[in-house]
Amino acid sequence: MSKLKVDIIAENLLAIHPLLYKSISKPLKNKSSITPGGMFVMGILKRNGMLSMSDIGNCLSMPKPHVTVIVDRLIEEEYVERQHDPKDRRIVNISLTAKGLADFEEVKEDLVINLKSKLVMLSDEQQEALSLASQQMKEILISILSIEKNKEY
Amino acid sequence: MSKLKVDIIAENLLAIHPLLYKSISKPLKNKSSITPGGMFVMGILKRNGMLSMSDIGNCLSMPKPHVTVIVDRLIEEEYVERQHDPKDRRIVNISLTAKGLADFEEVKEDLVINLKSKLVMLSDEQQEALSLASQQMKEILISILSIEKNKEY
DNA sequence: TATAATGGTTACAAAAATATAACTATTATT
DNA sequence: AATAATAGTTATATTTTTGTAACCATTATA
Repeated sequence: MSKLKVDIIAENLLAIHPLLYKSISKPLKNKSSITPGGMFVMGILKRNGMLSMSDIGNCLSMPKPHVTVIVDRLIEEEYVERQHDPKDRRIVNISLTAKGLADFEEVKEDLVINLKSKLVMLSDEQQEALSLASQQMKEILISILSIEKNKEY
Repeated sequence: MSKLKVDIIAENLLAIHPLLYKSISKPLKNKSSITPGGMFVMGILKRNGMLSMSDIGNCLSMPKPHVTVIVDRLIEEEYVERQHDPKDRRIVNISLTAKGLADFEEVKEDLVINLKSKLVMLSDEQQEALSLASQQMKEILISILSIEKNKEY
């Protein structure tokens, strides 16, 4: 791989990161009681279905006590629920509730509304390009970044 | 614009956000004394050159007192410097120092090294696709998300 | 010149993220 | 059966982020 290519990718990711932080994490708090961390947890639960506490920590690189705190809050608000794994009773599996899914979708809708007001500035071609580029980035990033169960927390 | 397209974009951004958070913000702290906020500030300073305190706050949707705190820390570590605007002495302009630029690049290098170890799992075509997709995403997101001086902080 | 507006800082408080150590319960290993 | 390893929680402390109100200095306005 050329040094140039990976450098370009790194620079792009570094530039994209604060933009997403600004347009996703920040507006989120004004509209709901879900914290960014809680949103991350709900997001991976939506994409992956039921996950253990450790899985969540590994997916998001969060220390386990932090996962506990976040999940505790999500449970208080009835966004997720705990289920002991019948095969290994040490494991606690977390899954989205119907309410959690609904409110997650609602937050996503807010993002959609916000995005819509910005996307009108783009041509049809640019919108299509953003759609395709984000799709590709998502798929590739998920494939290389999301599954990492080797780290210890 | 079709509802479908903006929905896809929103979902992709929501999925990409935690991945970047995990692979950029988190490893950052292990390697340097720069906080995520400080990294964001240095990033926009590198891309935009000299910026006023308010500009920084607007670019990153940060309240001004928070910008002051972050810039104070960056100044302590000699990563940025203050300069009073001679035309309007209320304005304080912030710019990267040579040390700041060097350490920012070093953090970026860490990301590059980390990315490299992941990218080997991808085919040449996929690497090229990620490079192009991230470039497109960066440019489009910057064009629609980055300049927003209307908000009050 | 008096007043308002702007850019920024200071002081303070609260929420969230992060990290570590000690602990319980359960399962695996010897 | 005793011990070690694993999954998760509890407790605690620190750092970072976020928000608000009061304030100073400078510039613009009336």
